Amino acid sequence: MSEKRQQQLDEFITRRGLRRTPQRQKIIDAIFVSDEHFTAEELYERVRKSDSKISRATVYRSLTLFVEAGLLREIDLGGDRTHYDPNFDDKPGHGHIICVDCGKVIEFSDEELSQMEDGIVLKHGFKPLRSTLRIEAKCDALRKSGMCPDLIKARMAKKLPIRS
Amino acid sequence: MSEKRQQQLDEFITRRGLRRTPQRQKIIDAIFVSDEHFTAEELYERVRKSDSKISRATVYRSLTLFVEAGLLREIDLGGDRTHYDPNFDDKPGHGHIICVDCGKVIEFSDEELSQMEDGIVLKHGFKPLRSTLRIEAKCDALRKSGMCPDLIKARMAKKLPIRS
DNA sequence: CTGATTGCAAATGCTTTGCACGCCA
DNA sequence: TGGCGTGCAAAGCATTTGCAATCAG
Repeated sequence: MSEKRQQQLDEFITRRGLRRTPQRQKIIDAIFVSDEHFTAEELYERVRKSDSKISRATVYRSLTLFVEAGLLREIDLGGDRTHYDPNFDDKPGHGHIICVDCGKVIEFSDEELSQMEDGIVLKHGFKPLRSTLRIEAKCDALRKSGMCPDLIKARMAKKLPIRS
Repeated sequence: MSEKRQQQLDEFITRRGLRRTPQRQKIIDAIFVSDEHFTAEELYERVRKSDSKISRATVYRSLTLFVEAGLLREIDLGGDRTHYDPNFDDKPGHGHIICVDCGKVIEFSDEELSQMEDGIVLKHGFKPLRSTLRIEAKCDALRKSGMCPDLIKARMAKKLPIRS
């Protein structure tokens, strides 16, 4: 968890008259141990390793809070569960390429694309705030060799094998 | 319901060894009376006007089917309900601008943007299939005049005032 | 102190499913 | 006739919420 993020959270908590609780701190820490996307359930499991008494409800409530604080972004990777992305702070305006075969997710940023989006939005009489770009695709690995390292794992999971 | 779509459905049904039922036909007809986005529930209500005995389950099952047949696309307009878009056939690769204030949805197509997306995907070693672009924005109407015709309606609906 | 926060369990709300009956091919 | 399709009601599931207890400031 970087200094900057800690400050961002502290400032948000103060500004809104909220409280610093050990639960929130542990959840934040669990989120930023990596820069990977995650679901609420995945985070819940991660958090429980540092404190097995934290409830699912608190994790959900914290996620809502951190999104409002700008620390996280909800992203749509397809499927029913909401995914959270901790990288928008460093890389605003990035999109996701999702392999329809194995569910692998690639994150990309493209400044030129973002600018073009903004231009389109302005042209339509809107002020752009944020965008979500999800591209479904097929990875070369599978097409070329007929094999994809992630595919096997994906097939083992019953539902929505989307990971990052 | 256009000839082309009817053929597309018929071909799909034949190819998969499925059956032509009055329910499916009524649902398809209800979908293409307009080119607006809709939710399963909205469609269900529309369908019930032509046949009040069609069940919700059949509507859901048909939606899944039509998406597979390529007649519809699921789109993410934010919120919990899945929205369906009947326009991708005519306008592939279009995106949506959603006003965060009133929930109004604008559909747009931009060939240049689509091509740039494809280029990025290829650069990352993927073969592009389809993309979903959702841009949250604020409409000029509200910013300039402090009023937005859709805002009032939006506030009247409790949850997810997103319409197209 | 006092209101914010948490844990638990119950409740939501959309969507899916099991099952028995009905109907298309 | 053989299944596919349908309706109904009962799950499923991720997420939210009511409530009483607890805790931060």
